[in-house]
Amino acid sequence: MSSDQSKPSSTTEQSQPPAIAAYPTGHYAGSPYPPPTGPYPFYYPPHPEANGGDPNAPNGLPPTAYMMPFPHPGLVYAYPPPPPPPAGYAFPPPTAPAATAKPKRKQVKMACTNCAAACKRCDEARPCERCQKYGIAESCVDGVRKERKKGIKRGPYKRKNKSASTENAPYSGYSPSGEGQWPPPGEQANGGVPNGHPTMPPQFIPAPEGYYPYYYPPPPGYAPPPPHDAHANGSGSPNGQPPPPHHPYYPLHPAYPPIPMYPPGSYVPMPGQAPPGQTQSGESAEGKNGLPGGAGAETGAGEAKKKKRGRANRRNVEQVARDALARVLLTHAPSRARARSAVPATRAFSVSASRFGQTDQALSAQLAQELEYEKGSAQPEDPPFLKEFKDQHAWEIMDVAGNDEVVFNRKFGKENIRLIFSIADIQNPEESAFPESAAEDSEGAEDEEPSYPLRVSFTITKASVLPDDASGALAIDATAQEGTFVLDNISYYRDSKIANELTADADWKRRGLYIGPSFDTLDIALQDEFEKFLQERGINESLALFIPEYAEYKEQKEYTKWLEGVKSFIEA
DNA sequence: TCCTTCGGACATTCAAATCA
DNA sequence: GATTTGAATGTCCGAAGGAT
Repeated sequence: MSSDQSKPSSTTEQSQPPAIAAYPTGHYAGSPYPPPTGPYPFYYPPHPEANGGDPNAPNGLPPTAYMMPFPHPGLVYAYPPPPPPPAGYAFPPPTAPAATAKPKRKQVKMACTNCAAACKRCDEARPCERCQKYGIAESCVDGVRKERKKGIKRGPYKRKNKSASTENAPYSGYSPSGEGQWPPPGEQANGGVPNGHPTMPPQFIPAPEGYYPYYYPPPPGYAPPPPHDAHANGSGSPNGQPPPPHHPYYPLHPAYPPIPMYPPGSYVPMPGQAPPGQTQSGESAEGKNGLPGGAGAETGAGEAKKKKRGRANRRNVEQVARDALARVLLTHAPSRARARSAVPATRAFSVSASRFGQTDQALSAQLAQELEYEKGSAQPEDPPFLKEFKDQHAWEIMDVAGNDEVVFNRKFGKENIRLIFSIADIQNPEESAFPESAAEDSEGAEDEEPSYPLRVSFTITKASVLPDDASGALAIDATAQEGTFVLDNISYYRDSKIANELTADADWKRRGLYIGPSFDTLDIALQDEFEKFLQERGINESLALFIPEYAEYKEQKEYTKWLEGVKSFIEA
């Protein structure tokens, strides 16, 4: 289907005609409906408020009587056909459309996140009707369409056999949708006018082309992919190819990871552990579907259902997180829970019983081999870049072995500047701020070290003389990549404690506070001044270059330690 | 009866292939 | 450059089943 064919249909169907009073019965040869004035099909849509006002309710009230003007010739309303007219109707009933041509489903260009999560009908308005009905209007926002993958090789272009179609169908009146054609008068499915009835308008007959199943044998050595969330990529692969792995997409803001909300006083769960109020599968306490007080039902159906539910739950968590994160200060900038959440966790393991300890030796040997390799390529304890950085005595590095977060501190006048980043960003590089294509365009891009954005959170506080003389704090979210800091936003907190504390309690408090405008929406002159302000404090190019390098260095160290730890555990 | 879940059909988008 | 194709991606219908 071409875009030229699809676009007009969407625009014409989006504006529903207003409801008009039903025609009185008996005016049209006993039929409540007027005779058609143009080609079939024509449909009478249900009243918008049918089904109790929820257009999605499958078992709501039956549609009430609703009439509308006839569409222009060739237009199709996306509603079911009317009941067959009673006997005596002056015009023969439209056979082909009612029986074979299903009305085209109307679809909004972009459903809101709530409707998309619930797989329910949305509308163009924001908040949409459904969100208004469920009292979640404030979270009714457009979703973000995933960018289409580029550079995908297409198969051989199969030109349609024009001559064949014209031979078989001398009348080439294809329908506006391109999916069928209007046959010439006299060659219609209803057989034309066998008994003197007035000539019928042209009938819609589906085009001869269609989808023909074709089985592509798997290549030698092909193993079926691990269970996959088919719904996340539409309905699987129409071409029979194994669908690509689904990566969660967080469109809100690169600096705002999808971490769930925790009430004050609660603990922040570790990766893989269910947060308070949620099940292990990530079910939101707010209710399934992201609806307040939703009575979620654990159906306990098959594995496929569970997978599907997993996706829905993940969406719910993402939605909750988005709402929360629109206000969150990222003091724990690269949150461990968030970073790890992006790691695909689907891998097929056999759980069949075997002799205890059978694989220990092999695993231990593999670990030893990996450890040897890592130690061979390990940097010295104080590599030159680190030594050089330390010699400047500008920043104090607070690096605790075993933690994936690193803190840098420095004093600048009466200011205390703290910087936090996490090595988890290396393991889970997010989409680069610089598109892949741009990198590929430059010559020799393949030889360069892969660049990844590393999120960094700065907090600047001022020492107060009096305890209650709190001058507040600035919290800056930024991304370090390729020697620059890309600033996301600058928050201001009246209470510097709120900005500094790394507790769940403080985190909770921060979430209700205004995080400041997105940096790139600020006036250019203001942006310049902020950049100068940070440059003066040593937040500059050299720091932006050093942080990724240090992160890599630390990651290497931590990985080596991890290998040692796991190896000793296996061998114990 | 209402509501949620979710499989899968259907619609839309848009990059690649091909045509003119 | 325009047109066509078709895979990727998104929307949402409607059956099933749990909650009230």
